[in-house]
Amino acid sequence: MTSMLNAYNVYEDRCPTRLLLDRLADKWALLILDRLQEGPVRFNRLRRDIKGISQKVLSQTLKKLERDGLVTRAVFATVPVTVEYSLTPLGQTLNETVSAFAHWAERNMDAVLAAQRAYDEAGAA
Amino acid sequence: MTSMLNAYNVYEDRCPTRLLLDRLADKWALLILDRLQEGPVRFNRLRRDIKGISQKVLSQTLKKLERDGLVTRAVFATVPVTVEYSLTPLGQTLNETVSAFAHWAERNMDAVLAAQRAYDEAGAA
DNA sequence: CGGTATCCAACAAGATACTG
DNA sequence: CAGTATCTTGTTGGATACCG
Repeated sequence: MTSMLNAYNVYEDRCPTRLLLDRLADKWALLILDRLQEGPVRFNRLRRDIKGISQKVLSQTLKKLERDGLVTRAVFATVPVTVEYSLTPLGQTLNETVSAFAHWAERNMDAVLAAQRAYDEAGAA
Repeated sequence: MTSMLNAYNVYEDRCPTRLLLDRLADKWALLILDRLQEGPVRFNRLRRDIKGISQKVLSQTLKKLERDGLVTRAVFATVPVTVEYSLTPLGQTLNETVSAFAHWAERNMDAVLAAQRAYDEAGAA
């Protein structure tokens, strides 16, 4: 047999995977997921490490990732309170993909910059 | 030796990789790159296959991907004109990552939906 | 420390109409 | 077929201020 009825398809407009893809295909979400691969991290540590992220966006993104079951939030009753974020097992299944994305950008930046220059020069001619 | 000076770092605010990550971490860009893995595709075919994408967004996204050196645009002087988009060798190096993303969403949608329900129920309590 | 609430400017994107 | 141009709305995200 070829396969069962395919329930989900990202190419379909109304498929719920579209919403999920939209949430994950986000610069901040990817950086958070990538950073959490090294283990549990506190809120303000994430804020410092992911340079340029605002408190609001960090908070919002973490909440969405938590709702999607990718991230766990653990509260410790210290004074002042300590909050640690970690990847769930589900979240960890994205590790390789997330890393690949970030590393790709770093490794191929020069090639992309060269392509941009070539494109812009051709357009200017 | 451990490594050379790391020129690029996505965790840095001003790093050019941030701009690149922002462009690639996009639902439409990912779907386009994924669709192009099967070979050259014409404009309106992409438009039909990636359901819900507007002509404007498709055009804009393709132009950015072309400028970044990930996609090539080939024009054939038929009547009316035919335009084919393909992945460049650079663009093809992203194939696995892009596929992983889309497939992840499709494979784990049920788990995510379950997590969302659990989260929402807990919040309602 | 770890957030929330509010305001606001900027940008993205959908709809629509038109063109070589 | 393969776009561009324009308009208008909706959403994002930065800045700021405040709270348990």
